[in-house]
Amino acid sequence: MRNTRQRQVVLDIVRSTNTHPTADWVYEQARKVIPNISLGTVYRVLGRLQEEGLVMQLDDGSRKSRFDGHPGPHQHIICERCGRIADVPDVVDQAATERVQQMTGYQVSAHRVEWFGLCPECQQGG
Amino acid sequence: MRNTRQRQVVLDIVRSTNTHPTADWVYEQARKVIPNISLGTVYRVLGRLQEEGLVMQLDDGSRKSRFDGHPGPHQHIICERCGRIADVPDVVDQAATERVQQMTGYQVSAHRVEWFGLCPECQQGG
DNA sequence: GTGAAAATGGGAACGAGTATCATTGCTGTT
DNA sequence: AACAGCAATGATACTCGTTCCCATTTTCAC
Ligand SMILES: [Mn+2]
Ligand SMILES: [Mn+2]
Ligand SMILES: [Zn+2]
Ligand SMILES: [Zn+2]
Repeated sequence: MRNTRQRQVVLDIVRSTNTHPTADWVYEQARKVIPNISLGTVYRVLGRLQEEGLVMQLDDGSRKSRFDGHPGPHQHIICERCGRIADVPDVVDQAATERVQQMTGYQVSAHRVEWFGLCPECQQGG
Repeated sequence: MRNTRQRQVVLDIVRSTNTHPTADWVYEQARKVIPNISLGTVYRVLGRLQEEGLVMQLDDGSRKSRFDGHPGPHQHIICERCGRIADVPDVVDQAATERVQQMTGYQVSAHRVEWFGLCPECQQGG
């Protein structure tokens, strides 16, 4: 794994925000620093960062992936109106995991929780 | 909402299995009954059934949606090798929901849990 | 039956993401 | 510092699940 300028810029960007941005947003930001960086490179770098565990990839219910430069055991709540994503602590404990394992026979390696609702801002505007 | 042959066939198919099939699989099954049914119609009907709450739409991590003709409060565990999806009871309770609501300020309307792991069959084959 | 509105079929279009490949530029070695 | 090897990049073509379009068909309230 080589330490390229592109890799460093993408990592910095995805770590600089807590908005869980799309690949396209990361791309737009990256172009401000490296104007001719390609979208393919952004996807390639984000994919590699995810494999290395430096980035989480989220699904907000739309077709676009969203990325989180602050990995670690936490979950997400997504506003159904504006798409805003906030962090939420994990509510699934070891006992629940073992229960699921017992019941299904699956060997559980991970879980993911998404909450949906209205963010405070969107609750205001009828 | 009109009760068309296409709608009835798609609903029957998606209710006839517990494999959480893809739109394409539903389409192939439907063609056995209505040979010239179009894929667009299958998508349209599935989308409408979901709006009506008769069908759940799942995300298995791949690019394809999967559909569940047995909606209601339950969750899913997905095999990371073969993609098989099994049902799992919900481990998230009212207390957890209220805690999340308090902490984030979001008004929670739904949640989704996906477990990942190896199904019993895939644990066998090295 | 008749008419208005909704649904369909077929095919084109869309778009997020992936693949390809010639070129570039890290990095370890001399 | 030059070099060699090879991983990473930029540009662009491609994939394919899903959505859109519209002329035609079908449903259903009357
Ligand atoms: Mn997060
Ligand atoms: Mn299910
Ligand atoms: Zn919002
Ligand atoms: Zn399996």
